[in-house]
Amino acid sequence: MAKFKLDDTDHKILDMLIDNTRTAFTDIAKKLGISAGTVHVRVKKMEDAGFITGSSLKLDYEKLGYSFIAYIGVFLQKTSQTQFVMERINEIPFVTVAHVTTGKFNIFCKIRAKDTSHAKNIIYQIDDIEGVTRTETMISLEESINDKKRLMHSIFKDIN
Amino acid sequence: MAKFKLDDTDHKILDMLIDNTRTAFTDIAKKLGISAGTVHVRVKKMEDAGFITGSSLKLDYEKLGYSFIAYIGVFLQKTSQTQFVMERINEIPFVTVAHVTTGKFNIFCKIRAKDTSHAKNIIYQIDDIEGVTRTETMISLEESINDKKRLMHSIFKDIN
DNA sequence: GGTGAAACTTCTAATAA
DNA sequence: TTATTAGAAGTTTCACC
Repeated sequence: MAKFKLDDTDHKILDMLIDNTRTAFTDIAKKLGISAGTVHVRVKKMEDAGFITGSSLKLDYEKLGYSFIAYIGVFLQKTSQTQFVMERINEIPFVTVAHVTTGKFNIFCKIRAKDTSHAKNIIYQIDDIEGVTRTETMISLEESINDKKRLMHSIFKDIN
Repeated sequence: MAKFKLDDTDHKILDMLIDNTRTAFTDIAKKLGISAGTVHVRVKKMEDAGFITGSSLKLDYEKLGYSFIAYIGVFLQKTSQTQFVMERINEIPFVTVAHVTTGKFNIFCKIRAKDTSHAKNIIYQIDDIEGVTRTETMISLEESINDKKRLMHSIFKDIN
């Protein structure tokens, strides 16, 4: 696949779809002063290039009662156990992301839980994995997200 | 708004839309053996209840050349500066999430950058904020994401 | 590259069960 | 709560710039 460069029109299309993937191509076309067919072709090109990999819903987990977020730093006996432990961690429900990291911790993960007691349960499951010597928990008191739109803007400004 | 409980059909609809928000309601209807109108009504109800808050694209940032992920722990002179520093951090491009946390760090954030030199630049911007005494960087060598679908399944199993 | 229009598919809301 | 229906709206293709 040839290296494919996004232009300003692609960027504007992305901008609208990032906010709402169901934005009608006809609406996008109207706003950008191009035809709906063109929007369709450009979106398809971005999909084919693997740049857009799909779409997903934004869900309100707090409304479902899962408002507890924590980060868990994991220490291992030996670094050679990293892959094994990563696999075990990824099997634990409510772990949302896991990273192998440099620095203080060997592995670092994020969990989303109902409350402290639910979180405790998840942390114990991590502690119980063979090779884990101990964990360190950082509870999130407040989360602020710089949304995708802003990141895309930064990237786009950076590229051009 | 009355407390609204998702049933198994809602769950299956979510499941398909989480994978692809543009899945045709007629396809969902066919698969679940209900009518497209019903799918429409249920999705609308979940939106009205605030449970579905929107939709967004999945983008491949690595393809754009932004494959460097790191977590930055931030130490402050005084905890009373937390809000001020959080606001400054949120103004820095390429910071994707920031948390006020208990434990070792006062603030904890995630950045996405092109490479180490780009990351260094971002970290220096954080270091430069008034009130920040020092930062600690953990570079992600490998990321593994437990996708939304799995989290939803865990939540759904947990609720019912 | 892009357009515009035709052909096709999907959405949506009202009605009825 | 669900099904049916039909008009409105959106998507996709294609011949032609």
